[in-house]
Amino acid sequence: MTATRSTRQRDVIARVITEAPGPLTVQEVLEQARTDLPTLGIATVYRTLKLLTEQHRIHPVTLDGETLYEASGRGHHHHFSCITCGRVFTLNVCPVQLPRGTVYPGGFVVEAHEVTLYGQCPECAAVRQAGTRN
Amino acid sequence: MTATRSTRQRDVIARVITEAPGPLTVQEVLEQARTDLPTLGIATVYRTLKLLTEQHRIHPVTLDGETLYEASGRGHHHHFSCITCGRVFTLNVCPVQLPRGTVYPGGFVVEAHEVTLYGQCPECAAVRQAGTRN
DNA sequence: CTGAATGCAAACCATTTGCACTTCT
DNA sequence: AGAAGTGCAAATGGTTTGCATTCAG
Repeated sequence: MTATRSTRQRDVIARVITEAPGPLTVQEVLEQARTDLPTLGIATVYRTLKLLTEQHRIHPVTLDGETLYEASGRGHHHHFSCITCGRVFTLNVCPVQLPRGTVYPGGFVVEAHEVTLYGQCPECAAVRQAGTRN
Repeated sequence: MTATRSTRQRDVIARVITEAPGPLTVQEVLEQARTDLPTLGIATVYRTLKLLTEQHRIHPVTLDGETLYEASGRGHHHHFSCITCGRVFTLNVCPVQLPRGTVYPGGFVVEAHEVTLYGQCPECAAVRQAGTRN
């Protein structure tokens, strides 16, 4: 009875997010999608992000107050935020050893965890390196 | 030349945050501070939060899109967000073994990390337990 | 065809800012 | 006294919603 149609804007938005190497901001999604659909409206982007999220095809990632979106199904991973250039990367490593169900002092039952690493991304680390001294 | 005065509203706001067991939302700070200062305006809360942050006496914590504030100087710790009641707790344990300077594959130089654990807080875990079966 | 989806503009809402009044020092 | 701080209301800016039009099935 319901519906949910396949449209050019939804396809483009989903593709942009799927092909991105890391999570994107709403603006980045809009800009990149407009490469293919110049008339795309921001409202459609928001509505589609909500739709895709409900369908579990993407999911939001909050980083320093910014809400980014990334495709689901990429397995367990975390994010690296460069404190110099501000870009966010996806890291397929997990520095946490926490079996689901671990109970922490006080009785906190852990079911999931999220880790964000901060530091210099490869590029910024290289620049800093180049600037020798210090 | 400059100034930065000590005022009743600043003292109350700082105390509310300092005495809180975990990070608070702007609204929680406002509500709790109004217990002592009924006429306190929300604008003053925002201005004071910014001021205290610049003075490094408190700092923002972003959790699921919400910005909370907590007192600084509590040492290395992380947060636990109850997926049932939504409350945020402070945990003085660190499940991560990451010396500053650790370099991850690809050349990511880690300088800091943030961990958020999700699950059942003691209270909610107890309720769930009480509901036996399942 | 016919309802779902889109784009635009208006509406919302959390946060910020302008300004006259109040309060520190 | 005089500058800094406060409260209120207006201004912002990101996100959501109403509605007429367009489009998928």
